[in-house]
Amino acid sequence: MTNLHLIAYFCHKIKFMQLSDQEIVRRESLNAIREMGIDPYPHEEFKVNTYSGEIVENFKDDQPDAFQEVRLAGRIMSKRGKGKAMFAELQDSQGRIQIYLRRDDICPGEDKSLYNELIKRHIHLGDFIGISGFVFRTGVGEITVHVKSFTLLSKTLRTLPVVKTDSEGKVHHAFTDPELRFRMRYVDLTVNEGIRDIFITRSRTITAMRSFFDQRGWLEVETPILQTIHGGAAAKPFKTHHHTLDMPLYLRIANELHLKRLIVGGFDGVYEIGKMFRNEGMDRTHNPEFTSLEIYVAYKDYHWMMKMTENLLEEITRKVLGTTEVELADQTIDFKGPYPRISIYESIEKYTGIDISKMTEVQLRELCHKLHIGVEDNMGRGKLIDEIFGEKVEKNLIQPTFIIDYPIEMTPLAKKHRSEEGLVERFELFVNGKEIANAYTELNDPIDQKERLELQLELAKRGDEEAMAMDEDFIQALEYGMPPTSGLGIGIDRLVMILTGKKSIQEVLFFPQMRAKSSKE
RNA sequence: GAUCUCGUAGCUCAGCUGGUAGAGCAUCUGACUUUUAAUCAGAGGGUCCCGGGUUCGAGCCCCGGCGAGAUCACCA
Repeated sequence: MTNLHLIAYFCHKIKFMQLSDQEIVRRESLNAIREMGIDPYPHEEFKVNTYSGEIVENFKDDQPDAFQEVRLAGRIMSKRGKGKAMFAELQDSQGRIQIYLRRDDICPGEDKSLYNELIKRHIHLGDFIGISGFVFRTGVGEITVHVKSFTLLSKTLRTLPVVKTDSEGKVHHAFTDPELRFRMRYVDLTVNEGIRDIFITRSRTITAMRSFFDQRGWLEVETPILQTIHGGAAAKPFKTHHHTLDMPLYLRIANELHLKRLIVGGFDGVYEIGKMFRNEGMDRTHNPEFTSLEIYVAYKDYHWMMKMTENLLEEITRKVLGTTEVELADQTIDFKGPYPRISIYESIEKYTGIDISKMTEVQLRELCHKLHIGVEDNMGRGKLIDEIFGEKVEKNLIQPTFIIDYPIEMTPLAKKHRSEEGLVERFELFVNGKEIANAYTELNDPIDQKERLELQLELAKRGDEEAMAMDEDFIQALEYGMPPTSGLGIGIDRLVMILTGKKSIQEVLFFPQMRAKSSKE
């Protein structure tokens, strides 16, 4: 074929593939690079000996010798050509550093094609390169790597958004479309500053949590995600089907009942950090799959668990943020314990002036109408109290606050209060107006447990879709005997939202749930 | 699930009572060996989310759909 034929064929092909002009340019460069005898996707290891952040942090003008032979790898994020020399920015896992490429240093001989052709023409923003050279400071004060040798490590075929930051730190042309950011998180992570840090904070939070528990001798465990009975919480499950067994299975909405079975089996403390799945609405605090921590410790009660929770959060914030104080947009939250403990009745009285502790279901329903709180007929006493709490109290709980001693109706897995009739030993921890933890003195009386779950079946009959299911095997486990135990659950995503100051759960999930791609893609 | 707002070049966005689409960055060509939102001169690039309708004519108006965000409902 002649060149013309090749071009015609190529044009036809790219039209068919609907490539943008910039994608065509990159594919042409890819071919040109191969024709130069350079592999655009080389196999061999490229050894680095430092990172951008280390150089920027440690370079001293009076001791340039320490950085005479640096080797770095990363993406080209900007190019400022100046004819026979060029400034560019290299981005690696630690950040960005300016590099300086001078034609006659990179091509000392007669053949200048490596600079003129490869670097000037065929290296594009986003390409992965490896460099070696020495560090210096330019006339305008920028710490820069003067490149002596240059290796293409991987060619990119698509154009990254170009985000620029000016001398005042103002960001221009940020990649902001949330749909594109979340569908193409790899691009978001590459071009938007600070996204990596959210996930580093997330990872460190989980690490801190794990080491806190491990130090105390509690065992990290894994329990089934595919369950035959979706127990342990009030929520709609995802349903699936196992072909070989020909039976329905549910993705777990909670792992509580399995973890308690392990306490029955003799472990003193077990915990699991993992995904839960709830087939419910999505908004900026709910994703269909989310991560929870659940921990159960034998021979403890919820008073002990409150202290443990304070210690845990204090340690996490110290390790992850270096302080117990978290700066949010409009306030500072201090995780240093102890946190106030207020009963749910007291909290409602505090914010409404009304004592509801002795009210009947009928009286509570009337009160809800008076307070303009929407209620439904199938709501029981506990649910009504929860509605009032959610409407009038929750948003006021900014600093970490334990709300304790909930009405029995809504909490079928918690032990009855040791002294207060009609209540259970439960606490929830509220921070910045949101619940982030939930804990009980666990119900270990099998007969009481069975009655409480039967009550849930009654609620289900009344039309409560989310009433808890009966789990006979769990009851049987309790009949074999469970030691007094306290359990705690923490919503990891929401905790990370607070620690990173993010208002949307999508921001703290690498890949938040999205609908199937739009035709835009 | 409901309501509101949005969807235009690779990215961020303009687009007039409805008259066959623009800017900045990016890309391409050229100049420039310490620049930095590099600069200067020129050029190319579009399924205006999809499908109907109204109209001589639709990016714009109407209907339906898809996707996203916000608010509400449900929930953690």
